[in-house]
Amino acid sequence: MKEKEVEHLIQDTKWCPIDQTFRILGKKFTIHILRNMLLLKQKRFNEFMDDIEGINTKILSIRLKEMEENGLITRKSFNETPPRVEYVVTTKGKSVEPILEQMAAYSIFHYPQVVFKDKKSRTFEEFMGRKTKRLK
Amino acid sequence: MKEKEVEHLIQDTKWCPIDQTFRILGKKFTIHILRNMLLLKQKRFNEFMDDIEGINTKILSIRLKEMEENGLITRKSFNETPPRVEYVVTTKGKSVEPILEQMAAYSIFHYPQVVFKDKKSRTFEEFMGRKTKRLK
DNA sequence: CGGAATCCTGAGAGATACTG
DNA sequence: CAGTATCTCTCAGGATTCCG
Repeated sequence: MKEKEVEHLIQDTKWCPIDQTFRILGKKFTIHILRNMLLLKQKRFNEFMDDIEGINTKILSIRLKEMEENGLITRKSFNETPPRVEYVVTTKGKSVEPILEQMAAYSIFHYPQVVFKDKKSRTFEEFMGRKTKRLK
Repeated sequence: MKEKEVEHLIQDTKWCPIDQTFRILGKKFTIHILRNMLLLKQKRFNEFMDDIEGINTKILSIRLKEMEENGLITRKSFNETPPRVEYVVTTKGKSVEPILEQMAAYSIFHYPQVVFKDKKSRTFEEFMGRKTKRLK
């Protein structure tokens, strides 16, 4: 890509692809919800409530709605008693996984003292036995 | 990696590598500053001020300080008049680039209507003529 | 030029209580 | 179970001014 194009993409905030992704994923707890759906296969409101530290029903409810509006997830409501609702990740939501993996790889390598009890730095590949996924 | 290990890594927020990366990079404008340093080779306070839409001196100042504390950048002050200060990306800071590229790839593919005038979806590889960088 | 110091505001976080 | 509905309240962030 020519330099001019890079500059165009970056300098105008509303066109910048990095900025756009940050608008979609940058709010508190959004990536945590996605992480739990993608990596722990969780689907339900109270599963998120139980496993995402510090979240509350209001914020979770708001985030799930935003994520639905942004096409990251869909909401499936079953007519049962007690009521059951499941959140399913869309293709667009699944595509976030490479970003999450790069984020994980980053801390695994650069912040081992936070992530590991033995405080030893590793690569993602060393730790997971495979390379990170990435978008083409 | 065994499932148990994944669960351990994720469920305890303070040990989760994704969460840790979010703590380092998740605040507003941090990735924009890094983006401008890495991709536009910018180094100076007023360059960031000019090219990051919506930022102000207070927030920029705070973010630069946080980024220095987190080891993403170093601050070089020259004894000159007029005073000159340059911010240089560290190795740890440069390692953020794969995350930024995945974020860019995501919007280039999934939000072309926001990113491109012709609104046509592309892969990062199609657009940039190379694959995304990634952490091992 | 590269900030620091103030003051000010509102969005959003958090707690609690309640409901279909 | 899966949420609303309020209410409070903090603090991130905006505007402005000043300083070495």
